[in-house]
Amino acid sequence: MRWTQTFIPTLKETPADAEIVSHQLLLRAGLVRKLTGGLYTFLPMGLRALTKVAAIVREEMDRAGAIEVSMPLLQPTDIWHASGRYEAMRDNLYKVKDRAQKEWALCPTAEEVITTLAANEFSSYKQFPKNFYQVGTKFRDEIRPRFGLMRAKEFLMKDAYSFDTTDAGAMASYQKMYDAYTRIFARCGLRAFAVEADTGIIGGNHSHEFMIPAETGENDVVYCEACNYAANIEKATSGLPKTAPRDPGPAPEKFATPGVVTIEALAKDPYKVPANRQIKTLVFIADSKPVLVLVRGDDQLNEAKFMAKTGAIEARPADAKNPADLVHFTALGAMPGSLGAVRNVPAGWKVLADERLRGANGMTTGANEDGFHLRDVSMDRDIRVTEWHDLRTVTVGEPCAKCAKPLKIRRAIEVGHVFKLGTKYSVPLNATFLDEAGQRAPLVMGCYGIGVTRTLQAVIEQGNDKDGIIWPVSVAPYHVCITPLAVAAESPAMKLAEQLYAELTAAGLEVLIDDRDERPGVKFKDSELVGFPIRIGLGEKSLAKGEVEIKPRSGALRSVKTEDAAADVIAWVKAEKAKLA
RNA sequence: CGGGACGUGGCUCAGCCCGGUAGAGCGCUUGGUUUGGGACCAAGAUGUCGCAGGUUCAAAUCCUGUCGUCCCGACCA
Repeated sequence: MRWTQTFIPTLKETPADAEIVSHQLLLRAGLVRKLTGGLYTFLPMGLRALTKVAAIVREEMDRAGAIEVSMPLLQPTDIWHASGRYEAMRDNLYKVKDRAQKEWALCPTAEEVITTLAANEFSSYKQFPKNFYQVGTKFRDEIRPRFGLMRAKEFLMKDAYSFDTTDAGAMASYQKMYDAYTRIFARCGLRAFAVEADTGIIGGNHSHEFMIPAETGENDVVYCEACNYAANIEKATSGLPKTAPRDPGPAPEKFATPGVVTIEALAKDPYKVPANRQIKTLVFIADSKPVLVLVRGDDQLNEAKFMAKTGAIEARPADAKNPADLVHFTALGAMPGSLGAVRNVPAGWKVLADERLRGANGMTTGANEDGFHLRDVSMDRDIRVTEWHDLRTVTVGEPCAKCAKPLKIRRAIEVGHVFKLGTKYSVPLNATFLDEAGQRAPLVMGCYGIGVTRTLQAVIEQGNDKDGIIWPVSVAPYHVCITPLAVAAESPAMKLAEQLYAELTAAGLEVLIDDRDERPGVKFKDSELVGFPIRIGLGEKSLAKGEVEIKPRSGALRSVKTEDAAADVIAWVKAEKAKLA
């Protein structure tokens, strides 16, 4: 390909509406252009790189025994009602109406569709295991699209769905995908790692996310360098001890705390109740019902854990400024800051408490009377806890639950997620089989996603310098950029460029000739901005010596005899590919 | 959905506070000089100042609304 015959609109200046480096480079290197927020047109270089990522994904899916299919992007909403996810997806699901006012969903994921297929097509245990995948567009009505391709309304995703007859079989399918994912990200040149994860709206009971470390990521990952424990902060636990017991007082004692509505204020003079001897009482509205949540004063409630443990579809903190919520505070008898679970808790309310409070005594909490707190509160004696759960958020430095070494926390980009689903979809959508005894049973499923567009941007986020993108050869739009400094057809540089192009292309390399009539500086800058892994420079000075200049994007420039150039570059690309095999 | 910032040639931005003839750099066109790291000189083209109202003799500038973009948050009592 010639530069003048394709379309690579590079930008000298950084676009104002791109915040993170990978987003800036997507635009500057002419890979994509924004149509509107969260929607992007892929230009030739971007599309080529995206196609490379997708090809790696397909090769590894095929190698792992998955079968490629293609499902409709337009889905009938009745299967979403059947699975119970129509409500659970809430506004994330794009809905469209046809001429008859029938409602359809734009595919955000395809568990319902593939499970419907399985329900119709399978009947015997002899047909399993099966794993179907597709690489296709997904639509999600994101609350806030951001960072270019990282969180878009429309994106390319690989989704796979496994069907097994037993739990052990499903675990084996899960492990195959886990291993395939590890290979996929390695082949894309990414330093990815797997972490234990919350299953969220997809469901199931076991899952891992594949993360790329990056300060610009939207996830916090808790990890232990000593024993390799790693988990999303939404799921992570630590080996922190329970609250130390004290001599229990005879009974809770009320004391006046006028104007004290924060943990911090109660910890100061004249009260001096340390945060770790306080009980923080939160009111949440979970699926329209009020719930009291208790965590220690120095702990933070982890809302993802709260959602997971309660199974709530929607939950939010109650807001005293919201008239509809105010009744709940009125029922308790106090406003935020003076809340507690010792007295006045309405009979029907659930009271969830964090495990760290189990058995705690000598605690201080709100009296459910504005301006008063209670001291000498015992969890067991004084509070009716309906459910105990791990509800707190792990913080940096806490001891690892496995090996007691201090935990660390880092930001990361989630590029893949594997789930063991169990029968969450097969039961409601009636995907069953007959076992060897002729008994009907639901299929055991797993599902596995990779954000292909997000992975592409993660490659850029991880591979760049001040001059532009540094592609791994496996994902680069072209392997080689040939840069003749004279472009007239009869010039020696151009003739040599064409000769090298023919030789490299014949060897299977993907080559771009920068045939633009531009000054050398412009061409060098652009080739580095777009990030081709290796460049061959053809200028008068070196040609006069019978040499060409070879410049790997992230290596030193070297001069090579003209007749050796093709072999040199072919060997270099082959070696780079081998590193990513 | 809440908070914040911003919408001025293709791009990056100034001008706005203090109302009075719309600017710069880059890019683009033409000519010339250049030609190994984003050239130089000259001449040019390109703007409903996001949109709609309002105030005013007069609005890019002040006011209101609206649309769009970006950032933070969706949470702790």
